[in-house]
Amino acid sequence: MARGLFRRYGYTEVRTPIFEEAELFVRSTGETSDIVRKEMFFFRDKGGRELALRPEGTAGVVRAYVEHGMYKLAQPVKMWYFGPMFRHERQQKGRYRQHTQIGAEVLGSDDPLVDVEVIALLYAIHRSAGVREEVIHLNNLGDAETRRRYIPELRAFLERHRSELDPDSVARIGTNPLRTFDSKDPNTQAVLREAPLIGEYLSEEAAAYLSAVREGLEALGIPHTLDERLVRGLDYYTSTVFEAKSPLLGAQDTVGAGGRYNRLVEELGGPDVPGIGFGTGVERILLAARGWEPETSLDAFFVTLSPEARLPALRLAEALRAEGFACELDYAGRSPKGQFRQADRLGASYAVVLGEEELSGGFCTVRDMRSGEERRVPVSEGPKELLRALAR
RNA sequence: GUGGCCGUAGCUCAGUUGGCAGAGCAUCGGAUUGUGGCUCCGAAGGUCGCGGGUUCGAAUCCCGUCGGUCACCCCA
Repeated sequence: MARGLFRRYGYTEVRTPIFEEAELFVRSTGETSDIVRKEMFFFRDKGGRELALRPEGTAGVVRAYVEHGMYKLAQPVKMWYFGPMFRHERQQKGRYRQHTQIGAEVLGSDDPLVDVEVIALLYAIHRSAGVREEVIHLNNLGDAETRRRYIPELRAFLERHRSELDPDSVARIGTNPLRTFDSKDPNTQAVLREAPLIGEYLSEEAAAYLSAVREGLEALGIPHTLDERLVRGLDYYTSTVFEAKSPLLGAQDTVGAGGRYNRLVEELGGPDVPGIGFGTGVERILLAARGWEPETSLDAFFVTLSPEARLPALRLAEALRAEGFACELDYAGRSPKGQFRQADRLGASYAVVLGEEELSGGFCTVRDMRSGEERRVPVSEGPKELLRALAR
């Protein structure tokens, strides 16, 4: 499903290792991030190398980009991936120690329309998987100049209200004041309603970039909202950030999220190349997509009344399956009555009965499970007659 | 990493002051020698999460441990 979408958007699949040097994730995600501090599955191999199960997908893709010199290709390079991610943490609804992410990364362009495309792709994946009522929350964390002006203001504000904040938020004043916006503490939230917002401090370039992205989303009719309190827990984000939220999810309401990381390639040893990407959780998509049941329909259930009938029944079932019909047989040694019950339970359209009479007469009895009507269908020449009977 | 709740039959759960391990649903069979749904009758199914301890006796009390779940932190 997602594979087809990626093809249409021009992304090629990459497969990166499930575990890598721990240092890669520390450098990319940030030493102070919780992912690194407490959520990595960490281990040493026999040579003493420090490895970690990947907690997210971007770092591996960027490493591959640098390592394989993909910056020498025509830019941008558009890639996608699919696979398991690991976080060592207590689980709850919508959060697991191992989960599956679908992700995309675009490296080598800082065109705002790339941002729009990436968000549109995320939205399309969710739509086609059945996620409804989804809204894209959008923000811009600004460039270096923006932050140079904004962070001191925010920090000063938080200091003035230090006594009203929860302990976690107080601790962040020094390390990462932006993250105080993530607090769910009601008192902290109340204080932050008065806090200076980054929008007023955006540099001219950053502000223009943000409105270009918004115009693009507008043009595509993607429901979105500017959320100036949206910050992200990974340190590598710059400029555009976004989260796709669904009200159907509970405490973990983000289905997929991502943003720009214009400094990351260089930090991982490559040239100064901008990038953007998203990751989206398959398990959360399934939670947010309301039950679209596969509706298994069964065309025929074979009822065998004697052991001698089992092989002929199996042969007929195989022939019908080859023609595209869904067929089942009894493998539980049920009584005839039990086999009809099972046929009913499975929602079979027809029961095909094979017993002594049928075997010696060269026919089978086809029962319409809805009406109860029964007909004898000759099978001595093979399954052709039976096929016709079922296709009716 | 922090806190709450929960681990008993396939599923949902009862289980009294410690005294033979239960119900409903589901499964299988019978009532109907080869015919489903409804009804009735019956059968099968359990290391009571695991390991210690207390006791004549533990699903029940104590300690430990593992797992699940929800929330916090954080994140997909």
